[in-house]
Amino acid sequence: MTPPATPDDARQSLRTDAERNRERVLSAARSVFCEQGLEVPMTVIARRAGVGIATLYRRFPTREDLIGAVFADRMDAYVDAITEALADPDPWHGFTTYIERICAMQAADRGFADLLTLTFPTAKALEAKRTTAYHGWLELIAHAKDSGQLRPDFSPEDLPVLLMANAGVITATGDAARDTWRRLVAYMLQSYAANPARSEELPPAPAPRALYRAMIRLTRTPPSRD
Amino acid sequence: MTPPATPDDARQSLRTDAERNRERVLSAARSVFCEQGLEVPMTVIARRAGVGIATLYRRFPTREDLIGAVFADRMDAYVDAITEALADPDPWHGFTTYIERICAMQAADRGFADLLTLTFPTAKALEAKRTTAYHGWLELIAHAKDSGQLRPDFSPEDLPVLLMANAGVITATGDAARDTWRRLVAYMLQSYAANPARSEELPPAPAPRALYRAMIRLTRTPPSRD
DNA sequence: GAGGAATCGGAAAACCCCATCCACTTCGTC
DNA sequence: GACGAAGTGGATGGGGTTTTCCGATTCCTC
Repeated sequence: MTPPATPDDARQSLRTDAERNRERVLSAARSVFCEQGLEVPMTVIARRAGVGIATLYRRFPTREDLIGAVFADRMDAYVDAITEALADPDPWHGFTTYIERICAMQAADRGFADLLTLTFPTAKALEAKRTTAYHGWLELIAHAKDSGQLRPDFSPEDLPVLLMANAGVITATGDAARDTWRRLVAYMLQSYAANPARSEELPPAPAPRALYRAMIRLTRTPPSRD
Repeated sequence: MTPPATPDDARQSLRTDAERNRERVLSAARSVFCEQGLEVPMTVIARRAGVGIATLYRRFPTREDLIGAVFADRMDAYVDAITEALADPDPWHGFTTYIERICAMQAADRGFADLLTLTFPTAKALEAKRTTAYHGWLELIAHAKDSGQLRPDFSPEDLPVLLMANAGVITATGDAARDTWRRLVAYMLQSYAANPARSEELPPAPAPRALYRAMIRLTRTPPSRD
C-alpha cells in the first residue's frame, strides 16, 4: 500500500521546470477563477499561465483538483474568519462582522462565491475546512443566542441560504452594480436580530439604470478576451 | 409601411399542420423551460415537441422569440398579481402577498425565475408588461409607506434585488430542498416592515442533509434524458 | 557533456450546441 | 386527383470545450 503523498512530497519530487509551471498554473487559475467563476474553460487558464493545455492536465487531472489547490488558502481565510468572530468579546458584533466578512469574500471572488454554494466530495482538504468552519459557526450562534441578541429561531442553515442568495445577487449584478449585495445582507442582519434596531442606515439601493445594465448583461455571455 | 401582423394574423395564415407544430413547440418549450430554465438547448425542445430542429427555427428564429411567445401568459399573471395587490384594502397585506406570490412563481418555474432577472430588449411585448408591472409596483410601495407599515427607506429596486437573491436560492437548492426560498422571503419581509412583528413564525429552515444533497447536485450537470 | 527520463506544447479526437441549407413531403386548392 | 406552394426534418458547417496522444524539448545525473 503506497502511502498517500502529501502535497509537499508531490511538489518536491517535481523537476524544477515542472514546479515552476505548476505555480504559474495556480496563479493563473487563481486570478481567472476570481474574475469569472469556477466554470471558466481550462484552455483560458492554460493560456493565461503561458503553458500548454497538456501541462495543466498533467498536474491537475480534473477541474476539482485544480479548484482544491487554488482555494486551499482562501478556505484558510474562511476558517480564520470564524476564529476571529469567536474571539470577539461582543457575540452579536462577532456574528454580524462574520457574516459581512464572508459575504464580502464572495463578492470579491466569483470563484469563491461558487465554491461556497457547492460541495466537492472528492476535495477532502476543502471539505475538512468547511467542516471546521461549520463547528465554529455553531458555537458563534450559541453565544449570540445566549447574549439575547440573535433571535432564538435562527438556524445554522440560514447561513448557507444567505450565501446562496448572496451568490445570486452577485452573479446577477456583476460589475454593473457591484455593491448591491450589501443591501441584501444588511436587510437580513436586521432580521436576524432579536430586537431589530430599525434606526441603522441601510447601504444604498442600486441605481435603476445600473440594475438594468446588469440584467441586459446577463443575456449574452461576454466574449471574455484573454 | 406594412402594419405589424398581430400574433393572431400570423397564426391564422399558417397551414393547419404548421399551426399544429407551432403549438407543439410552444407546449414543449413551456415545460422544458419550466423544468430546466431558459438556457436549455433548442434541440431538446424540438425533440420533446416531436418536430425537427428546422421547424422550430422557422417558427421562432431566435431564442428570444420563443421565450417571448412562451411567457406571454406568465407575464400576464405577473401583471395580474400587481393589479390584485393594489386592490387589496390593506396595503401591507397586499404588499407582502404580492412579494410572496411572485417569488412563488419563480420557484414554480425555473424559466420564469430566469426571466425576471434578465432583460430582453428585443422582446417588446414582454418588456412592456414588465414596465406595466413596475408602475403598479411603485404605486403599491407608495400606499404601503403611506399606511406606515412599510419602512420609509424601502426602495423599488429592493424587489429586483430580492428576485435575484431568490433565484440564487432556488437554483442552488433545486429539487433537493424545494421550499427553502420561503424562509429567505419571510426574513426579508420582516425586515421590510416598519415595525417588525418578530412574533410571526418563520417557515422551517432546510434540513442539513437536504442542503448537502443540493450542493452536491450542483457540481454535475444532470444528464437530463429527454 | 551525454544519455535517459521527465516534461512540454500543440494537434487532434470526441463531444455538444447553434443555425442554415436543401431534397423530400404534405396541404389546400382548382 | 394533380399541381404548386408551404412546410418538414435531417444533414451539415461553424464554433466551442474537454481530454488524450505523441514527437520534440528540457532537465538532471553520472
